[in-house]
Amino acid sequence: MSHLTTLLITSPPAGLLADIARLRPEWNLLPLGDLPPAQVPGGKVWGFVDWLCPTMSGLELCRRLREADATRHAHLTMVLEEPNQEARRRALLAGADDYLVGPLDALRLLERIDSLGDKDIPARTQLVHGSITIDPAAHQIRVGGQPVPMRPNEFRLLVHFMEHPDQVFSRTALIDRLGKDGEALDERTVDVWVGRLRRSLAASGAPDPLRTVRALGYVMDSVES
Amino acid sequence: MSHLTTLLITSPPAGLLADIARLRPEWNLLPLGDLPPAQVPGGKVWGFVDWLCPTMSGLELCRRLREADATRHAHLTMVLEEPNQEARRRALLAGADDYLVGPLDALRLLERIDSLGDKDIPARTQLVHGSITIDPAAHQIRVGGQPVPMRPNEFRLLVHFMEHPDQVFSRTALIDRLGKDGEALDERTVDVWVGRLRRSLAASGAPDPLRTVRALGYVMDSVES
DNA sequence: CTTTTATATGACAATAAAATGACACTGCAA
DNA sequence: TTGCAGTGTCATTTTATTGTCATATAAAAG
Repeated sequence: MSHLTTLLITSPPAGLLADIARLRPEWNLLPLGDLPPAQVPGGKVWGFVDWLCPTMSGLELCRRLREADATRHAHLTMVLEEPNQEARRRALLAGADDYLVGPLDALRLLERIDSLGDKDIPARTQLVHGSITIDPAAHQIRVGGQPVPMRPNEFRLLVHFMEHPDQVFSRTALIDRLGKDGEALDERTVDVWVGRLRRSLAASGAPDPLRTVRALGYVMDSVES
Repeated sequence: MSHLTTLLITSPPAGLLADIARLRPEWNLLPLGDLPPAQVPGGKVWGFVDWLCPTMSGLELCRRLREADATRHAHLTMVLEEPNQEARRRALLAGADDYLVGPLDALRLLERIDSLGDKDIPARTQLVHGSITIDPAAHQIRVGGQPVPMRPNEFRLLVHFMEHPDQVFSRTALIDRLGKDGEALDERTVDVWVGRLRRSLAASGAPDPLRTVRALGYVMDSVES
């Protein structure tokens, strides 16, 4: 297991990177342009995204970071210019875990990381898979931030797969976990569940997140094939 | 259920309490001497404890706050004078939940509370949802600026949803929050509340702001679908 | 290439849940 | 007192969801 820590910062003010490098010489600092970095070393990744980035909004960059493999699991903090609940809400919807009010300086930034790093509790738990996010509180699936209508069963099925990526589930296992207790369902019913879920997601332009494993069941791959 | 928020602060610098009171007029602000307050109103309690307090160390005060019934469940933040890993460790051992580096100002303090407290705190946004706005002072709903007549119950229901966007409420939760205390209401009654609210809004040309979550309850989505 | 096996999909009936309408009861004001 | 606006309940209607089956399509096996 790697203890490497990587910090991504959009348009860092002069001196900020130097200050951080002095205080945490072992960290890996990456200025963040308008594109998610293709490669990030393993280990913990912290992203600080300005509300306004050079060529796109911070919200948009947040979404892209969430979609990129390298930064999908980063802890993203949106740096607002003023305290504003509405902006904060939108940041969270775009996939940020947290926010703070700029301007940043090295001490405040590290302080925030320290205070979060300990507990490792994101401000809002969201399940993310590529462009698909689940907001459990709102009981809502979003694709690229856009809400997607879902039937109850499809919702539960998707949540289940997103909670267990890279694990194949047989039809009987899925019936056990998602079906009503004590009700015997036909195995083929699961095919229909999956079909309906796929159709709902496709209608919103999401790529099919499920892979059929012939003679076994279904999986959600965490890495695109 | 109470939404009351109480803030305890040791030796607040001049102007800090006033600034906070301006930004969050509904909060209950208590300067904190060397003893835990005997009585604190119900609801969420946030404590900010200086590293050095007038007659004892902040660590000691932290411990006492943790022992007192009124403040046992408060979220305590230790305010350090400089970033110092050792001090931080001792603060956490003394019962602090968190720390930050002083000097405090109102914005940083509120920012920290917002980032931690999250869901329990009613959003301080202007209550706006699309064309629907609430003028709390006038106790008036407007759609596109035009006043909309509302029955008392509908008004409270709409305010509640607008204060908690993107959160699903079950029928029982709504009855708990909006029904008269101690009165047992049928779950289906909530359907009627929602139906009446929808009808009133529709009569004014507002799009339906509520989404029915089958088998769960109702939400107000902040993002149009 | 044909056969066999497995999965995807469309249609439909049964069911579950929510929306609606009607009505009775309350409290308040004229 | 009557009249009326506001509510809660319940019966009914409307709508949405879901399981099954028949059929089409795709993948492996022979």
